[in-house]
Amino acid sequence: MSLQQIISEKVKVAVKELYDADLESIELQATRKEFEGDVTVVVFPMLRVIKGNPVQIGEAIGTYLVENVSEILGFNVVKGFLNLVISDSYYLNFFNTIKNNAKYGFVVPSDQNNSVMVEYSSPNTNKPLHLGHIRNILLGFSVAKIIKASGKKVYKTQIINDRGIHICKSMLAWKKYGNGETPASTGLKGDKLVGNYYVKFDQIYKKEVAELISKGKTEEEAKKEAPFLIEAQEMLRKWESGDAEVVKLWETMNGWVYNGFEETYKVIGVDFDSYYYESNTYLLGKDNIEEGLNNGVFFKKEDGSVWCDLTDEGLDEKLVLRSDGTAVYMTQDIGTAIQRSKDMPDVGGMIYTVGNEQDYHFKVLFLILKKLGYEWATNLHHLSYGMVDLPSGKMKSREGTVVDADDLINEMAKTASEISEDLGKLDGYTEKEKSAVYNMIGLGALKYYILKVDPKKRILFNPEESVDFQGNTGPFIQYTYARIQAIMRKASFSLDTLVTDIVLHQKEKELIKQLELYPEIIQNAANELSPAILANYTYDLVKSYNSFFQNVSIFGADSKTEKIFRVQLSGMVGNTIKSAFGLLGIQVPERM
RNA sequence: GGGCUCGUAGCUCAGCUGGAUAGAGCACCUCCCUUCUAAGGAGGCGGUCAUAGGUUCGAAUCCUAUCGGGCUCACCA
Repeated sequence: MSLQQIISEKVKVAVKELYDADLESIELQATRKEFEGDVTVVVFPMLRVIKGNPVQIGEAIGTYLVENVSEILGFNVVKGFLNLVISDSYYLNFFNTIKNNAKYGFVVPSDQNNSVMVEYSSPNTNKPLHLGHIRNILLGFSVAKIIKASGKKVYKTQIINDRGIHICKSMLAWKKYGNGETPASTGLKGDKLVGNYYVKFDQIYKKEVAELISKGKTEEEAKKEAPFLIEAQEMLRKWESGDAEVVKLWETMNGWVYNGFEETYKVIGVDFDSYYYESNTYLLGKDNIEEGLNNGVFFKKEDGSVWCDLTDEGLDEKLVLRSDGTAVYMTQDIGTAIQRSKDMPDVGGMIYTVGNEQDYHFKVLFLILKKLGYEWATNLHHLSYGMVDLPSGKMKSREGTVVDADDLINEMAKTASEISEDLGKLDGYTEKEKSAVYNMIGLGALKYYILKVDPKKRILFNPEESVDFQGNTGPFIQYTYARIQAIMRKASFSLDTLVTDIVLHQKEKELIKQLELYPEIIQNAANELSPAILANYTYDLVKSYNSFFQNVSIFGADSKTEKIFRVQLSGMVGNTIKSAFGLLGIQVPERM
C-alpha cells in the first residue's frame, strides 16, 4: 500500500472516530514549498459532512495521524490545509525499493487480450516526408511506447497511401521527362527523386492551364482539360485495370520511395510491426456496407447511394457508398478497421495518429463502427494533433514552403555540432564518435521541442530561429544525464551499500518525491495519449536535480554513507531520465 | 451559418480529477567556474489567466454568452 493510500484510510478512520461521519474520498496533494511538510490533506471538502471550523478539524485529524501512523512525524494547519511531515526513513525505504529497478514505473504486460494497435506516419508515396509528418511520427511512436510501458501489448502500424491520382502524376512526369533517372544514377534519395517529378508535373500542368486560359477557356475548364492531367487520369485507369507496364512503373517508383522513407525512419529511430498498403485495402468495406444495410444501420436513397443516419447523435447523414456503387474514404476506413480486427483478433483497441483536420471524420467513423456492433469499436481513439505551421503560414508542397524532414534533421545536427565545438565539449574524441553525439543532440532537440507541446495545440515552427539548446530543451536534459554518468564513472567505491540511517537534505527529499510520481505519470500519459505530460515531468525532475547538484556537495559529503547515497540518488535520477526519454524516443549520450 | 478546438508574462510553453501568494524557459538586469561538465545554478524585472456573467467555502480549471485565431461541415483522400 502506498503512503497516500495509508493516509487516506487513516483520515477516514479518524473522521469516523472523532466526528462519527463517513468520507467518500480524501483530497491529498504535495505540500507547497513555502510550507513545512510533505503531504497535505485538504480539509475543506470535509465540511460537507462535518460541521465546524476547518482549522480545529485539521488539528484534531493531525493529532490522530501522528499518534497512529508511524511515518507521520508531525503536522501543522494553515487555514484548511493540514500539512503532514513524513519521516526520512519512509523516503529512504522507498528509495531503496526502486534504486535497482531498471524497469521502475513500467507495468509488465499481462497475457490478456488488451493489445492496442497504434497507427502513425501513413504518408503518400509521391513526395518526401516533411515537418508535419515528423510530428505525426514522433507522437505515434512515443505514444506506442508509453502505452506499452503502461502494461499493454502494442502493435505499431501504418497505412501507406500508395495509389491514386497523385502517384500517377509523378509517374507520368518521370516517364516523360525522367530520361531513365534512378536514385542510383542521381545519388538522390528515392523519395526526393520522386518528389521532384511531382513538382515537375505541377509546373507543366500550370503552364498548360495558363495556355488554355489565354486561348479563351475559363479557369475551371482549363484545370479540367489540361492534357497532362488527362493523361495522368488515363494512367490511373490503366493502373486500376492492371496494365502491366503501368503497374511495373508504379512498383519501381514506389520501391524507391520506400527505401527513402526507411532511411528517414532509421535516422529518426522509429519502426513499425506491420504495413498496410492502400492498394490492397482501397476496395475493402463494400461488403461491410452490405451488412450494415441488412442490419438497418445504413439506408439507401433513391439514386442508389448508401448513407448512415447520425442525426440522433447530433450529426448529419453521412455518405458511405456512392450512387455508382464505388467507395469513398469512409467506406475504406470502415473496411480497413474491420479487416485489421480480423487479422489480429487480440487487438482490443486502435489509435489513429492523424491531424486534427480529420476530427470529424474519425468521430463519424467510430460512431459507425459502434453502430455496426463491433466490441472493439468502443476502444478507438483518434490521436489528434494540431498542425505545424510556419511564421509564413501553412506549409504547401506545391509552393515549396515545406520544411523537409531530412534537411531539418541534418540542420539540427549541424547546429548541435557548431555549439559543441564552440564549447570544446568533446575534444579528444574521434570524428565518428563526435558525429554520433551531435546527431543525438540535434535529434533530441527537435524531438523534445515537438513532444513537449500538448498534441492538440498548434505548433508555430520558426526554422530561422531553429530550436533552442538551453532551458527547457532536449539537450539540457541530455546534458544533465551526461553529467550524472560522469559522476557514476568517478565513483570508485561500491554502490551496493544499503543506506538506511541518514538525515535527508531537503533537496534529496524533493528528488525522491519526484521519483515517486513517475509510475503515475506514465499511466497518465498513456490515458491522455500525451507524451507532453512525460516530457514536462522529466524537465521538472531535471530542474530539481540540478538544484540539488549545485547546492549539495556529492563527493564532499560529511560521511561516506552520505556520499554513497548521493551517488546512488544521482544514478537513479539518471536511470529515470533515460527511461522517460526512452519512452519519448530520445536517446541520451554518455557524455557530451 | 452549424460543429469541434485553442486563447495563461514581450516570445515559447507548464499548470493533474476545482484548492494556499498562477509556474518554467527564452529575452533583459545582478551575482556564482582553484570545488563532481557554466548546454549549469541563485536572484530581479515581467500577469485584470481573451472579455462579461454564473455555480461555491474556493475558479486559469466547471457552465453560459461574447470577442479573436485554427480546423471542419464534398458522391475529394
